[in-house]
Amino acid sequence: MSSQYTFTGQFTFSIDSKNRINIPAPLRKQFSQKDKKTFVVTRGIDQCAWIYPISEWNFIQNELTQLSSLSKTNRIFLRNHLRHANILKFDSQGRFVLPQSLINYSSIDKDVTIIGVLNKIEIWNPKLLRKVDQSDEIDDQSYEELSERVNI
Amino acid sequence: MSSQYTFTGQFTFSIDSKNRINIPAPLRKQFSQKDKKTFVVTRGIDQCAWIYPISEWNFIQNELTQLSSLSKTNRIFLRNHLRHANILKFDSQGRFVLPQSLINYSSIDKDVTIIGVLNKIEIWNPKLLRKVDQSDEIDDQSYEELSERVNI
DNA sequence: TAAGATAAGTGGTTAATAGTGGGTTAAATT
DNA sequence: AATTTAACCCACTATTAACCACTTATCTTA
Repeated sequence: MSSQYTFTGQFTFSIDSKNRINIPAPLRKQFSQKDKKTFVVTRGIDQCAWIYPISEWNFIQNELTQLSSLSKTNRIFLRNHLRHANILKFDSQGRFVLPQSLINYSSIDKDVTIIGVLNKIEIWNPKLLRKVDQSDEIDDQSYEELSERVNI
Repeated sequence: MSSQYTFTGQFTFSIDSKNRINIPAPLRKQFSQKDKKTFVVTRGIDQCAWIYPISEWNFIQNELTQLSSLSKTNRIFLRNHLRHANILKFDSQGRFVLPQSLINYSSIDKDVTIIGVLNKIEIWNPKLLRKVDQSDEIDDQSYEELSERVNI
């Protein structure tokens, strides 16, 4: 199933003394009526925070309900994915407060870089993003593999 | 069947001198009218306590009746799950008293970490959770297997 | 191109709620 | 009947969320 959201672009904002971050207007505007400014912030797989509009998250969550807690792997997986997920809304100015645990996890101190990645938004420490950008080059072989699955 | 409950997030509270624990407001708010602040606390499979809203518990109980007691595994499993189940309510401040047996089982002394895991809530000793978090890494093989069942 | 108007980003204050602690009464147990 | 235990109520404090205000940027229109 493909998403209704197609976030793109990069923005650098600051986080204020109350840990509030502004969602860039171009991204914010995409939020549909039914999602009512509601979204989930959680740990990204890399050292950043991920934001999913609530309807996107519900889709993911629905997949997760299939997993039985009798399996140990499932329990660990569920726990570690769900406990870092915070359901939030942005305020009338379009901001939200980033939970302390995620500030720590993604090493954010003053400035944040916000990037749109299709169905999710990523929150980065600008320095870290730059570092990852340099070290995580995709090699030719991987591009070859990708080309068989995605046609761009 | 998927649950109406989608608990997520992590909270660290303290347990008071009367063994009362506060259910975090974001989780508490989800309790439906018909469940009337009623839930079941029982032993988790890991070293923690599990909380199910009563309607969830009823559903699980129904599943359990499917298991024949001719199987030894089933007998042990049923016994250990059912005998530690306590039906409780939270008070007007949103707290409940955690039975002594579960305090012992999950080695809780002063602080507790409460996490939402979809249809249940887990109560942990923060230190233990941290330990489990580190030691129970999911290996690549398991991730591969998971990837065939869940698409996130 | 300049001026006005609108929107976007940032900062702070106030009001409401959540978490915590303790005390009092009712119930239960011995 | 006395002691313990559990339910209920009240109160304080800290945190959070809603509200208001200002500055900067962008867009529009004369």
